[in-house]
Amino acid sequence: MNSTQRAEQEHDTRLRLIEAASEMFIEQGYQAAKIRDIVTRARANLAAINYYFGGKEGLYAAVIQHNADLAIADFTQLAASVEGLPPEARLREYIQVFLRRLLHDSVQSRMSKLIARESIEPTAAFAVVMEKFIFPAHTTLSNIIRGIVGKDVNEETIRRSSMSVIGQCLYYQNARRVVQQIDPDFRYRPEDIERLADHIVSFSLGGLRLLSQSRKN
Amino acid sequence: MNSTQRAEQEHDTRLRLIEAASEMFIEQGYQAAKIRDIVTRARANLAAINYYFGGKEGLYAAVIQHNADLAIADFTQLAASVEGLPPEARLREYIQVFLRRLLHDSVQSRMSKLIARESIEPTAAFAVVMEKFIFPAHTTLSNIIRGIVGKDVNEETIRRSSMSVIGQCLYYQNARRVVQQIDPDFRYRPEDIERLADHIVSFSLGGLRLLSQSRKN
DNA sequence: TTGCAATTAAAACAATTGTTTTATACATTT
DNA sequence: AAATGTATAAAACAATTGTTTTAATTGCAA
Repeated sequence: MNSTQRAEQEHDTRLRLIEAASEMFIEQGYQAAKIRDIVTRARANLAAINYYFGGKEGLYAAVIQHNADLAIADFTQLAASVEGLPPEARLREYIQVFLRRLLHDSVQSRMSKLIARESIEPTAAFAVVMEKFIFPAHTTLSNIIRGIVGKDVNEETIRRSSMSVIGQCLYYQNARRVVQQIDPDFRYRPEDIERLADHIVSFSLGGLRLLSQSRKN
Repeated sequence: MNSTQRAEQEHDTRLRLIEAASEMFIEQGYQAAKIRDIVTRARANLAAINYYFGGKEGLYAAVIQHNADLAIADFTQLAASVEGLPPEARLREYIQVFLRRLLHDSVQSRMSKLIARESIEPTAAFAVVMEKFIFPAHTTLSNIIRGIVGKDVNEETIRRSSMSVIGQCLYYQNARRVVQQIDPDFRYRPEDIERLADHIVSFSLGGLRLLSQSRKN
């Protein structure tokens, strides 16, 4: 085995552990996820967690770090994809892509679920997520919204509108069970998500137009 | 001690346990909340949990039941308070009262936090909450929205709009830490909540007006 | 008072769980 | 080939934690 193969092998179980732990932490939360279940799913030994991460907490930190890195890379694409479009089209594109990644099984979806848990019960890793992920996302959306409502709408209104858009989207992620009960036809299929995006875009554009008329600074 | 005093006393520690457990479950979740901490806070004995509730699970079920009962009573008032108002005023009143109870320390707030946890990680108690609490809340809001957009808007649009309104509100509850970072000026004081309600009302009315123009069935 | 039932208290139990230790295998280097 | 360092495996540990048991206490009734 040469050195590069060695390096791959070296990080192989480490990565398997992070992957397995990600799913367990997302499904069950930090406390409920048991390291014995994690190592079983990762086909690794119990001591590997201490060996690679120093303990369960270190493993969780690595899970956050890993998924945040992936999500940031993913998000950068999203920010780039809305460049050069007219204001309202940028909002449409942003919402569509955001919803698709949020509600499908993707790196965004996993990160969103971790954030949902962190929001309710923050750990030490939350600050990192906040700075590297949530804050840029809100900034991008705020810029889009400013392009729609115009420069003379005050910042507070823009911040609130940004949260109104995000809030509508996140509801379908955070309250998945509720949505499934209230609207059984909505099954989180691609076509469902497209229709939902259309609604949120229309609803939000309506809100923004009203605000840009009445709430000038 | 007569029989009524006895009955009160009988349920006294039981109630103290439920109260203490409510806060612990809300703060830390089911797994992380330890029954030894709960009985300490309730000034009761460890065995009391098994005696009154049969175990930790039974205690949790009682907590859900208790808070759901309180929240339902509270919500009934809200539903009644919007009666007899013109459509848009009903929406304004609904959002204002809903936000006030959601973001203040109240029975609604506690139930919302429990629901937030149940949404991410449902237990057996979720079905009860859903049927007795969430469903009626959505129905009431849908009726208000139907009054605004008119009868000839399809049901799907009304359902989605209802969720758009709720989603905007719940974001400030579920993502409290995020909100505090992005908008440090918003401190969940009564005056902050009033301003927020104004925004969500305007934003939503704008959305609804646009939908009622374009999306007739 | 005495007996009875309900409640509270204290201790013991048993299972779970994160951590640590010790041993083994494997590959690379000297 | 021997030595070294890395990775995996198995077992032991120690602390936590939900549950159960056994005793003591209290209020009420016979």
